[in-house]
Amino acid sequence: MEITESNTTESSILNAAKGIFQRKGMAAARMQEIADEAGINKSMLHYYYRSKQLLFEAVFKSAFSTLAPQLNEIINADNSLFDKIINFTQNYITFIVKHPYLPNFIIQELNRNPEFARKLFSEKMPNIDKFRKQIENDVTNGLIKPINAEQLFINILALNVFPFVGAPLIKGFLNIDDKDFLKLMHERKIEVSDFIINAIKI
Amino acid sequence: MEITESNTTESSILNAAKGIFQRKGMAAARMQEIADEAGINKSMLHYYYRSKQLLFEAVFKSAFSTLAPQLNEIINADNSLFDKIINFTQNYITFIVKHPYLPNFIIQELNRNPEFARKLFSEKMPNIDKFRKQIENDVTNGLIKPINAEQLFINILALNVFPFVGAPLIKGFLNIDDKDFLKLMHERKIEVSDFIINAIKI
DNA sequence: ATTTAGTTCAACCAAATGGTTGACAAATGT
DNA sequence: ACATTTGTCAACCATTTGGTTGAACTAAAT
Repeated sequence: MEITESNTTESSILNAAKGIFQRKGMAAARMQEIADEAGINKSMLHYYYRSKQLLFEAVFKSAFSTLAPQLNEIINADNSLFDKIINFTQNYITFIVKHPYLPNFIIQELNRNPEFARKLFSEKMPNIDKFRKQIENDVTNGLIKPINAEQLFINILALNVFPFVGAPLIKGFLNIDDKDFLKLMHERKIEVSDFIINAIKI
Repeated sequence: MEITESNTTESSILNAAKGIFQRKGMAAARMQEIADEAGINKSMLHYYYRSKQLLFEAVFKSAFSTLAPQLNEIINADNSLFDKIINFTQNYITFIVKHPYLPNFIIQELNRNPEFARKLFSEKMPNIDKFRKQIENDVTNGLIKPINAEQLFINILALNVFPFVGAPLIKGFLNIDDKDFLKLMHERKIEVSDFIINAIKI
């Protein structure tokens, strides 16, 4: 196997699979459709990835290993709480605007397959002790109102992740089109961190 | 057709379909599995609902018409903003704890089928003018900090809806089991409204 | 008692779908 | 040059899956 510029067929399969799986989910995705989008024969999918399940797992792991480190920033970065919130919000929204199907895809498949979810997290268990200590310290030092670290973590995640996962719901209720939605998301890069900081600062 | 206690077969089909569709989604759901769960022959599904698509739509509409009015409370209820936030948070979380698959199901299928989503909302278009006026008034009267009505609506939705949609992600990152998760959700009935009110009150 | 309409199911069916095979071409090593 | 490995595809295959059919059974209506 040449390491030069990794097999072009294999990578075009993976790219096509990413597109289809992330838009349609495992169950609704069709191997033929992936082959068509990759511009190759269906046999090639099996030649490189053996089965639909394995191809799916390759796509899922790639997606998850892209998203997880971003969320880990909240609990593991070294900066102050407010900087952490400001940076995460800015970075995450910027990133997801470019990959709008990612969070929904991951959440969807984790919901469908709790086994897989548990296995995934047991391999490399995140640890929020550091984050919890930081919150407790800031509370003790009178920097922020008393709040549970878990609840704050959920709130940060919710305010940043939900708008993309629930996009159709939001577009429907606010009766806005894609362009206006995107504008709202750009505003949220500062809107959300302001909101969180206002909620907890003394 | 007797109106007495609405056909027991038909309703047991609908109940089984709700369970399967909401847990697995349209694509992964199997007609045979629904029939098994309903304890009847597969032909009965088609006898009462013609096709998988129509059965799915019956389930989806039932789910959506349960959830939508709750969200409408935010934009249409008559009470003050703070009361609105307190009531909605309390009611919504209490309700969803009893129907944990609902929000994910609806969001999932809206994402998969943007056509359907657009049609759904064009039938009975929600209108946030009233809510927008309320926010603008409260801002003018110095009750709350300046904030865009759309952004506040998204934030309220996010903080309440996301934890259930993203449950596996949260359980994974916080490394907690179902029992602890449920405890966190119960705490959120007051936690979330406090958080929102703190974020916007002057 | 007989018709009629509604209900239920076992057995089928056609299409779709994930996966396999075998032949063949294109590199790659010797 | 030759042999071996690797890549590619058209044609198949087995199974699953949504959907149909026709016969039997029930219960009310005539």
